[in-house]
Amino acid sequence: MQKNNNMAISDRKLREKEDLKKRILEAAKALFLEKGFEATSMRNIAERVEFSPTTLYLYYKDKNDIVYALHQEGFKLLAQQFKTVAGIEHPYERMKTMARIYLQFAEENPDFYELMFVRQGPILHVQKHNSDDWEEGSRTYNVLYENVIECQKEGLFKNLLPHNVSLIIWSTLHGMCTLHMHMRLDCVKFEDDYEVVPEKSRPEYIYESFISLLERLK
Amino acid sequence: MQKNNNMAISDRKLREKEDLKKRILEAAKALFLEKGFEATSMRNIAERVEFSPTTLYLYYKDKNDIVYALHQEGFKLLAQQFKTVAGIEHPYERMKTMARIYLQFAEENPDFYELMFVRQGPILHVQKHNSDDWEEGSRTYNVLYENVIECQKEGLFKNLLPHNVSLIIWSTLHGMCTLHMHMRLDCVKFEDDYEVVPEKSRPEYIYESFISLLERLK
DNA sequence: TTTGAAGTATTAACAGTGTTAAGTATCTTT
DNA sequence: AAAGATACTTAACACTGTTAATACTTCAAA
Repeated sequence: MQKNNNMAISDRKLREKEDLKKRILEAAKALFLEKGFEATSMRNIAERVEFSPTTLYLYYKDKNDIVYALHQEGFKLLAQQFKTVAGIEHPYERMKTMARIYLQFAEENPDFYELMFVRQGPILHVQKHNSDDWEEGSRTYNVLYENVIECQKEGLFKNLLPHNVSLIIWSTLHGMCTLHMHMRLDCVKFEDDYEVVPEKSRPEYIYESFISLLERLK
Repeated sequence: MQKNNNMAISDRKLREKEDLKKRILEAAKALFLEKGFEATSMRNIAERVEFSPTTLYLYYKDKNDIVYALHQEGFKLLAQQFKTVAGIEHPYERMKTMARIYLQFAEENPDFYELMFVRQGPILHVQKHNSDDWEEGSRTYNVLYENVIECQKEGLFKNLLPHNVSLIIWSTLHGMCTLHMHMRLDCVKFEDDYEVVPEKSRPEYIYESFISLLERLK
């Protein structure tokens, strides 16, 4: 009886601890999406969960620890978006849809994207704790790789190594996303712009360019 | 006589002022290359030129102003590397060499590359002062674009819009550079790695992948 | 029931950041 | 010699991430 009671209580404590840990992450995420990465500080997060700044350090080792957890959230979100493509039977069509989802994700969640694929914070955390295996990234890459393999079974991407194709596709998508996000595309002015197509939005233009690459690789 | 003397003195003063401005930039560059971007502060730079931190603000509006000047230095360096390709007559060979130089530049000067194509500091400076025309980037892009046009005159890159090809090439190179720099490639572990080629270094592997893309676009 | 030990949260502080306002020399001009 | 411009510095503001020391609460054993 006594024991059961104790266990119940310590269970509740554990639950409450987990709960606060989650609330800290939620607060961090909210601030992050409101004001961007650079602008959210430990003190900001602490204020929002109504605890002292130092309390956060009882739940997360340091800021990178929070940043890593957020980066994981980002991957969960991306995986969720990717779920719908499982129904597409032909690997090439699936590839095209995955590309569209990837580009759209970056467009709609630039701060998450930055954390997942650009910032060094999360990757430093990986190197300190997981002995150089970036699970989230590896999983995502392998989804792409498997898809390339399937395409090759259908006779596509002939005479190319699958890792080669995967690297090209990922790099191109990543390059397009980041050049766009970091405003390196809109600030470029063409000397000779007779073929400008102003009715197309930048993301549409990017997607079409990528598709024309894919068609060529095919 | 008096006037000449005065002019000479004020000339010297002006020269000294310009000189200090340059010395500040040199100090910034040195620190930047030694310790990286994140780790160099205004106070660091000031200490190195042996002036008070606030003096820097008499020569540069703010830190972004210095960062923008450094970003320009980076472009000068890249342009210098590119100079050698002018002698290559065939546009496709020229393109391949340009790609190699671009990748090598990013590999050897990751901090400069970051400033030129990733960080938002310099581009913010552009938006505040130059009404959205990123000269350095525009010039670099147009070099690529002109090269694509020349290739098409030789019958290459058929049925593709030149801006499309340019975007694909730049994005792929940029994506490869940044994924590598930001350690997103080395931390990925393959589930199925029967075709791993360990005797090749990452930069070599990247270059070869890019060339196989180019051959396919051709 | 008291005592001591965990566990949890806080205050104060450190060492740093970019940046500005105010003050101080020095040198030029009237 | 007095007034003014120029060049520079000191002091300060409002932040940042993070740690050490301290308090408060809860709980188990003596």
